[in-house]
Amino acid sequence: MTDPNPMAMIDRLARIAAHDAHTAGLKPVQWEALRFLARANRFSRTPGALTAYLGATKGTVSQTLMTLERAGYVEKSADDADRRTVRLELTDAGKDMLARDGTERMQSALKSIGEADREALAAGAAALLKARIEIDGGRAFGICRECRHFERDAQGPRQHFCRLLKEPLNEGDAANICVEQEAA
Amino acid sequence: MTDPNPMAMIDRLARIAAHDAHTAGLKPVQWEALRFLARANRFSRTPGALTAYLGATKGTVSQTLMTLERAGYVEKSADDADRRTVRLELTDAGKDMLARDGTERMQSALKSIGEADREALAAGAAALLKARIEIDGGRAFGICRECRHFERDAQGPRQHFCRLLKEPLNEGDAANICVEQEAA
DNA sequence: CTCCATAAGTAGCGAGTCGATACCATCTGC
DNA sequence: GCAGATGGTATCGACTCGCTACTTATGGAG
Repeated sequence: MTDPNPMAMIDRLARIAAHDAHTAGLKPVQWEALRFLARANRFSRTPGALTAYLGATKGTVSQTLMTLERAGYVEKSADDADRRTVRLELTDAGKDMLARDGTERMQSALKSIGEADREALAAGAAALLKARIEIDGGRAFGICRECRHFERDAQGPRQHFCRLLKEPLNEGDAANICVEQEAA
Repeated sequence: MTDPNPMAMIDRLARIAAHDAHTAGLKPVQWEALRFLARANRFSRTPGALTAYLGATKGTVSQTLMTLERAGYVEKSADDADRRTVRLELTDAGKDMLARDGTERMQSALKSIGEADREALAAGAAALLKARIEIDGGRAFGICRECRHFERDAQGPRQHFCRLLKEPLNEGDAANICVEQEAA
């Protein structure tokens, strides 16, 4: 049963997930964009970061965001510091939508396999993803708190700090993923 | 680093693989179709089986196959027994193409993670895929040899037999995947 | 033996992906 | 203070993907 090449199974799983996504009313990329926006810290909620995360081209991401904005799931606003960059924010409708993302079947499948298999899958996938990102010289989008630029309690209890962006970070920021993240 | 939900990483890996596929000259589905045709036994090389494997709709698969046929990678022929079904075969050009499928980077990433992670990933992915297919009542597309309809050496040494389709099977058939496969 | 439900495929539509190219603003380094 | 890099958008063409509608073939029930 175990295929010699894990990628065949990964592709197949992703295909099934994509099918679920379609059924739930949006295209797969649109769901991924919504999920990214929900998990990314404020520095990373931009078209550029999303582009890096998805590994797509700027044009495609721009289109996708236009669609999501028209549908009322995402709001754009200008950045004060750099007027080229666009800030993205999930609307309430977008958050509601995310709660109905149609992943129930996959979640129950995940629940039904044992803790051991689930752990193994997560560890293996993490390792492969990390290795591949390293080969590409891409960005890992790891958790802010685990970054080498992260300075815990720099400005008081739970007042952390990003040495790279020179910005204060609260607990929420620290738990989110970030474009700039580099493993400690 | 390890995400609480493995599906996020699986989706991301699949997205990277899809990007590779694009770069290599065909669309992701087209590569998957080619790979399927290379691995499927003769009973399973039909549009219908491919549809079940991909989890897509008949229409989409029909289009994909038309594209591949126009490009000269796949040949269609009529089935004598059931004149509704179309038999699919990879052409030599199709096989050549498969050898240049652009998975090198992913393969080296796979190689660079340890044997342990690779095993873990394969085992976990297999378990999840199996669980999900069970929930959906779908088809596993397992290896012929591991099927409950498979009868080893039924008609002499290495002359196996499929009790479901009532057809003889050679060693090659037995190693391929099959639409009808059900775990022993 | 005929009727008809079912199965295998195809045809065409609409929304959207995706890569590519071209383009416009705005920053930043020298 | 200007050249080049950076962040986004616009548009195009080929294709995916779900959908509905259709055709042809099969096989079971009366």
